[in-house]
Amino acid sequence: MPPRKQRPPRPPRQRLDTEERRAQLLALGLERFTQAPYDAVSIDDLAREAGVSKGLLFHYFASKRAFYVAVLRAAADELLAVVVPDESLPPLERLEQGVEAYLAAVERRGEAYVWLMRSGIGGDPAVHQVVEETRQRFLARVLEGLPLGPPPPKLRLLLRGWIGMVEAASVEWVATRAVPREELRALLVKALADGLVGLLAAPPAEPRGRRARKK
Amino acid sequence: MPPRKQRPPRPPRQRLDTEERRAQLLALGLERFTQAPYDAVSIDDLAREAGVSKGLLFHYFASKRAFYVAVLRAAADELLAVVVPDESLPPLERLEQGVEAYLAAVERRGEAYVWLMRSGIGGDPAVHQVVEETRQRFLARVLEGLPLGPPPPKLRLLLRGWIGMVEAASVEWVATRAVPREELRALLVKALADGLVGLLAAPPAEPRGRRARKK
DNA sequence: CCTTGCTGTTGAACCCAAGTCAATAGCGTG
DNA sequence: CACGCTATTGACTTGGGTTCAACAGCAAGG
Repeated sequence: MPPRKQRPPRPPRQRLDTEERRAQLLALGLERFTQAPYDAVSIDDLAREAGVSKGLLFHYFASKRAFYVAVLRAAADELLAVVVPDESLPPLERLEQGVEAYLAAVERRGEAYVWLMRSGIGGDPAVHQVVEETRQRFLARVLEGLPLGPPPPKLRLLLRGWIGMVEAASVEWVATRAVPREELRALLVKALADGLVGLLAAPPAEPRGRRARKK
Repeated sequence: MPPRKQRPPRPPRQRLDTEERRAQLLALGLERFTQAPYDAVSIDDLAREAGVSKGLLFHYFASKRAFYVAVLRAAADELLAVVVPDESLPPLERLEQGVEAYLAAVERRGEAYVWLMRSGIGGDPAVHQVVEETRQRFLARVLEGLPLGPPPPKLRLLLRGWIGMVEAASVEWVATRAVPREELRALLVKALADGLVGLLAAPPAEPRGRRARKK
C-alpha cells in the first residue's frame, strides 16, 4: 500500500563554494574512473551520485574528456606531492629516498595509481600529456643535484627507459605485493645506477671490445 | 546548368570474401586510429572511406570497441611476427637478436607502434589485455632458453620492469632517432643482463652489506 | 536459362548519452 | 526587505553507435 511516492523531502538544492564542488566532483570522478572504463562512466549517473544535475558538471568542466583529464591531473598531483626529496642529502641517497617516497605513494593509493598509468584514451593527446608531464616532474625531482647537464641523447633514452621500468614494476608490485617495498626500491635504484655507470664508462662511439662476435 | 546530379555510376556494391573485407577494414582502422584519438574516429566516416555501409562494419565487429581491439591485436601480431629468435643461438645472443628484431619492427612501423603502446581506452580491460599479452609473448620468445625456471617474485618484477623500459625507450627512440639502433639495443640488453646478474648474486634476504647506512 | 538458397551487404530507424541554454533559487549585502 | 550575483537546474538538441529487416551478388541444380 504505497500511499504516494513520498518524494524524498525535496532534494534541497545545496549551494557550494566553487572550489569545494570542484573538489567533490574530482574525487567522485577518480572513484568512478578507477572502477570502470571511460565510456562506461556516464555523466548522468555520476552527477546523480554527486547529488547534482548534469548541467552543473558541464559548468565546471567543458566536456567529459576535459573532466577526465582534470581528474587525471589531480591524481598525478597527489602522487607527486609526496615525492619531495630532502635537498640536503647527497645525490644517491636523495634518489633512494625519492623512489622510496614514490613507492610509498603507490602503495597507499594502489588502484588510482594503476589507473593513472593505464589511462590513455585511445591516443588522446591531452591525456598523454598529463602522464608525460608527471613523468618528467618525477624525474626532475629525483635527479636534481646529480651532475647531469642537459642530457645527451643516450642518457635521455636511459632515463626515459628507467621511468618506464619504474612504472611497470610498480604496477606489477602493487598488484602482487610479492616482495617488500625496500627490495623493489633497491632493484630500481640499482638499475638506474648501473645504467648511469655504463653510460659514463662508454660515452663515445665504439668503446667495447667486450666479447668476440661471430662476424 | 547542372543537368542532373549525374549520380556516380552507381557505387557498385562489391562483394568481397570475408577474410579480405575483414583485412581491409582492419588496415583502414589502423590507419585511422593511429592518426586520431578513439572517439574522434567515427564509424560513419570510416565505413564511407572503405566504400562500405556502416552496417557492414557492425556485421564484422560486434561494436566499435571490439573493432578497436581487433585492430590493436592485428597490429600486435604483426609486431611480434618478426621477433622469432633463432633457436640454435646461445641464450645471450638470442636475446640480443630478439631485441634487435623488435627494434627493427619498431623502426619500420613507428607510428603504429607508438599507438599500440599508448592505446589504453580509459582502462578498458580488453584493450589492456591485448597489450599485456603481447608483452608476455615477447618476453617468452626472447627469454626462451635462459635457465630461468618459474620466475620467483623478484625476477618477475625485474622482467616486467625491463619490458617497461624497452617500451618507453623504444617510443622515445622512434620519436627522436637520436642514436643508432644498435646502441639502443646494447643499452637494453645490458640493462637486463645487469639486472639478472644482480638478482642471481643476491637472491636471499639480507645479502648486502654494500654500504654503511646512517641508521 | 530460370530458380533456389546462401551469404555479403545495405539503408533507415532507434536509442542513448554528451552537450546546450534560458530560467531558477540560494545567499550575501545595502 | 529588496536587490544582485552566481551556483544550480531541467528540459531540449544533437550526433554517433547500434539494430534489423530487406536486398543483391553469386553458385549450384533442375
